Amino acid sequence: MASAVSARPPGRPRTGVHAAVFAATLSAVHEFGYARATVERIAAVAGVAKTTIYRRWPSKGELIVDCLLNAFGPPPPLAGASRAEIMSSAIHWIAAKIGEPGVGDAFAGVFSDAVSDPALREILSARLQEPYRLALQDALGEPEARVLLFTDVVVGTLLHRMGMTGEPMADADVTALVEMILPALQRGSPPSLNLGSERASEPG
Amino acid sequence: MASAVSARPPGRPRTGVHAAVFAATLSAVHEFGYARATVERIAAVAGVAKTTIYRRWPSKGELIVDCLLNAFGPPPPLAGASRAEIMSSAIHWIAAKIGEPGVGDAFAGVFSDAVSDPALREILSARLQEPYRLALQDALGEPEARVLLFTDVVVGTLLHRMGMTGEPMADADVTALVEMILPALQRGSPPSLNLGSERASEPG
DNA sequence: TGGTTTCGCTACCGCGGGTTTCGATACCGA
DNA sequence: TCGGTATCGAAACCCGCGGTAGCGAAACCA
Repeated sequence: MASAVSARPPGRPRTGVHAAVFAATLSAVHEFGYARATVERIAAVAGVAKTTIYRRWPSKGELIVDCLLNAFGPPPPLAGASRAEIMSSAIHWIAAKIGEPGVGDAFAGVFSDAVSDPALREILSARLQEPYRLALQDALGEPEARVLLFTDVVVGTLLHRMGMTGEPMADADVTALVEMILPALQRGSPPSLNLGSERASEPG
Repeated sequence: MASAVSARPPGRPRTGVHAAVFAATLSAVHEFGYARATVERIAAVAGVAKTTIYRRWPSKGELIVDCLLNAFGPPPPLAGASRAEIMSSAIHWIAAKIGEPGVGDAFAGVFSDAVSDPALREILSARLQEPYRLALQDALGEPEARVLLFTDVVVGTLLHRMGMTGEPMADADVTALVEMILPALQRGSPPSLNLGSERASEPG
């Protein structure tokens, strides 16, 4: 009916700026640290005015969350022959992501901001943590409470190490962390108790 | 020789204010959250001027660290018939401390500040973490690297839970965390390998 | 060329960490 | 009772940062 429904809207088109700002955010956080990674500095690194950033993101916290979402990407396939392999690959995956330059600092920084900011905490939980948590619940056939505990252990450990030493956790320690968690996964809920999941794993 | 070596110095004596400020700090953090627990607010709750606080502590971060040191107290005896019992009681002890009103928020807050502040990170590590780490190393006869990993896992998990939910970890989850860590402690370094510790534990 | 929208720039506000100044106050010794 | 000394509280202040408002310039379309 309406011939020009999807025509370009009038006026000056918005410049594609998300990618540059995301890269600038990680770069600034990596170079200056989270506290000194001012929105003004991020804008400068991105070659953009501060007001342009605030036209797209309502607050620094939401900018960081969006940036982390972009850095993490969608939940990975979570393929694996066994639940142990799924869990192991998931831990190594998140450890590698947090180890990328700027990502761990940004994660720890926004996490700490969220401690005193319930609204930001809600955003962080809903947009950043929940998708991965649901994917993990589905892949493992574990109840929410247990996946939440595993998440606390894995992410908390990685961020604590990052926060105390300033550097991401070494591979050897990540492996030690995996070996600490896997037995608990095996001991916890036997695979035969997968009720409600369409992916009935092998009982043997 | 000098008769009045320890005589009171001249001038108006300093008012004993540490206890009141520590209590006011935890109270303010508990009531307003870490970000809104302004030094001015803490001073007001303590019934003290802001300048008085800055005469005793050089920065908000050091005030918080001192306050946490006061709240934690010296490392507990760490008594226990076995290494498993020592580790278990240590985990429950730190979980209970972090669960006290204001303590967990203050800990998470100063930890997050430390992410971008190497000087504060150094203070946090040297004054708050190292004493307990050394006590644990001695009591368990474990090498530093392993105790550091255990610390990351335990404290990181507790703070992550606190940061994401706003409330301390429930006892049931603390117990689950203990049961996740104890087997790793047993599997790790056999007790007979206690070299260099004057507390040679029973080899059987 | 005019209409529309976004851009960059600058100025601005509020707030919090931290400093400075100054008069008031509490102690001591004479 | 009177200095000397050191601390206290109150207020003003500086600075940086998150966030907003206003405005002219730029980029697109018709």
